[in-house]
Amino acid sequence: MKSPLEKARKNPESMKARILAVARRLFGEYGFHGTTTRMIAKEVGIDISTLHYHWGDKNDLYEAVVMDVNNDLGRELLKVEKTVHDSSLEERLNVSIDQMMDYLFDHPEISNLVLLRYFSKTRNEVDVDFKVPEFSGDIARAMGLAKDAKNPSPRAMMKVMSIMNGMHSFVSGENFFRPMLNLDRKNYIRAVKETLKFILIPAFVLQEGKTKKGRSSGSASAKN
Amino acid sequence: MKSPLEKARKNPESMKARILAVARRLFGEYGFHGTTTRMIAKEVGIDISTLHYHWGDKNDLYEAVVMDVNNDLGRELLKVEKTVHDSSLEERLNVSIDQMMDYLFDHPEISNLVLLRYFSKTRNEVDVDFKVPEFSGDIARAMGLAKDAKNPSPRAMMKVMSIMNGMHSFVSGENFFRPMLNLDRKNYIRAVKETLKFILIPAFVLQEGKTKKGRSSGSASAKN
DNA sequence: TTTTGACTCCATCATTTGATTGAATACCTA
DNA sequence: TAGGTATTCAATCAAATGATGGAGTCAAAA
Repeated sequence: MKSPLEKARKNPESMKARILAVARRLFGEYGFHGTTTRMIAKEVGIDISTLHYHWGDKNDLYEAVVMDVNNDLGRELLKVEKTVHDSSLEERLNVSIDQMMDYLFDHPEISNLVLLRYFSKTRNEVDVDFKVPEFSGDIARAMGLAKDAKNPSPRAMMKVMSIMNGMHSFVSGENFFRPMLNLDRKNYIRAVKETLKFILIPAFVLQEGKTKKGRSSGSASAKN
Repeated sequence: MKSPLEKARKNPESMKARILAVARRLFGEYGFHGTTTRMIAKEVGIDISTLHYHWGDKNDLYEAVVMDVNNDLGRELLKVEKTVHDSSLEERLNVSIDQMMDYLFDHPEISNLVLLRYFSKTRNEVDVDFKVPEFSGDIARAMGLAKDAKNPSPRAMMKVMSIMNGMHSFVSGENFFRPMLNLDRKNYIRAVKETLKFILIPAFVLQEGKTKKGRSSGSASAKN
C-alpha cells in the first residue's frame, strides 16, 4: 500500500513527481502565499487543472511537499549519524557539518521550507509538521547531550536547534549573503563550513568535561 | 525636512503611525504575500482606502515597514555598542546577548522581518534593504574581528551573521520552538540566552588571538 | 461665516487566484 | 479492435485582492 507521495518518488518522470518537485522549489522560494498554483503549473508546463487532478488543492500539495522534505531530511540525518557513529565528538561535528552542508546546498529548498515553517505563519493553517522534536532528540542523543532520545532536556534541544538553525540559515540565506560577501558559490560553501565549525566546535568540544565526567568521545558538556 | 516615516514615529497616535505599527506586526507574522491590505486595515479599524491614502500602495507600505525596522535595529545596536564599549570580549558578548535578546523579544516582528527578508523572495521585488553589510561591519569592528568597519573580511562578516542569525532565529521561532519545549515565555527567554552564550562565547573568547592566521578548529579534519 | 484642506469611508473596478466542469486525448486491457 | 480508464486541457466560476474616485465630515484658517 503505497502513499501517493511514495509513488511519486518512485517514478521521478511521472507528472505527479514533476509537479511535486517544482512545487517544492517554489514553495521554498516564495513561501506558501507567495507561490500560486499557476506559477507551479506554468513552470511544469501544464494546465492548472492537471495540477489539481494530481494533488488536490493547494493545501494538499503543500502538505505533500512538507512531508516529502521531512522524509528527505530524516533520511539524510540518519545517514550522517551512521557515518560518524564511532568518531570522537570533534570529529563527529566536523564530518557532520561537511556532510550536512553539502547535502543542504544541493537541496536548498529543504532549508528554505524548514525555516519558513519556523518563522512564518500561514493564513489557513496547514497541519503537517516537520518532525523537529524527534529529529532533535535523535541528534541530541547522538551528540551525547541526552541519554534518551525520547526525553531530551529543553537545553539539549535548544543546542541542537542552534546547530540546525545555523546550518539552514546560511543555505537559505545564500541569495542574500553571498552577493553581500562577493564570493562565488564554491568559496561561499567553504566559508560557511569553516564559520560553522569555528562557532560550533569550541562550544561542544572545549567545554567537554568542564562539567562532569567526560569521555573524550562521548557525552559532551552540558548537563542540560 | 521630515520624511513621512519620521513624522509617523513622532506621533504614535496618528493614523499613519497606527497603520505602520499594525503593518509591521502583520508583515512580520505572515510575510509580504501572506498579509493583505484588508487584514491591516481591519486590524487598525479603518477602510482600505484610508490605508492607501496614507501610505500609497502595498509595496510602499512594506518598504516603509522595512525602513522603520531597520532604523530601530540600527539604533539598538548602537546602544548596545555604547553599553559594552569598555569591557572584555567575554563580558561584551554576555551583555550584548542579554540586552539584544531582551530588546528583540520585546519587538519580535523585527526578527521576523529580518529573517523573512533573508530567506524568502517576494514576487514583485521591493528594493529597500536592511543595512546588513553596514551593521555587520560595525559589529565586526566592535568585536575586534575587523580593524575597519568598512572593509571587514568575508569570514568576519560571516561570524557576525552567525551571531545575528542565532539571535533572530530563537525570537522569530518562538511560536514554533516554545510549545515544543514546553517552556513559559520567561523561561524560554532565559534558556535562549544561556544557549546562545553556550554556543557563542567559547568560539570567540577561547579562540581569541588564534584567529589571525590559522583558524584553530576549522578544516583540521575536513578536507572537503 | 465661508473656505480650504486634510482625512475617512462607501461603492466600485480590474486583476489575480484557487478551483471545477466537461470535452478531448492517450493508454491500456481483454 | 472495442471498451474502459487515466490523463490532460480549454473554458469558466466565484472569491479574494489591490487599488481608485468621489462624496461626506471636520477642524482650522481667512
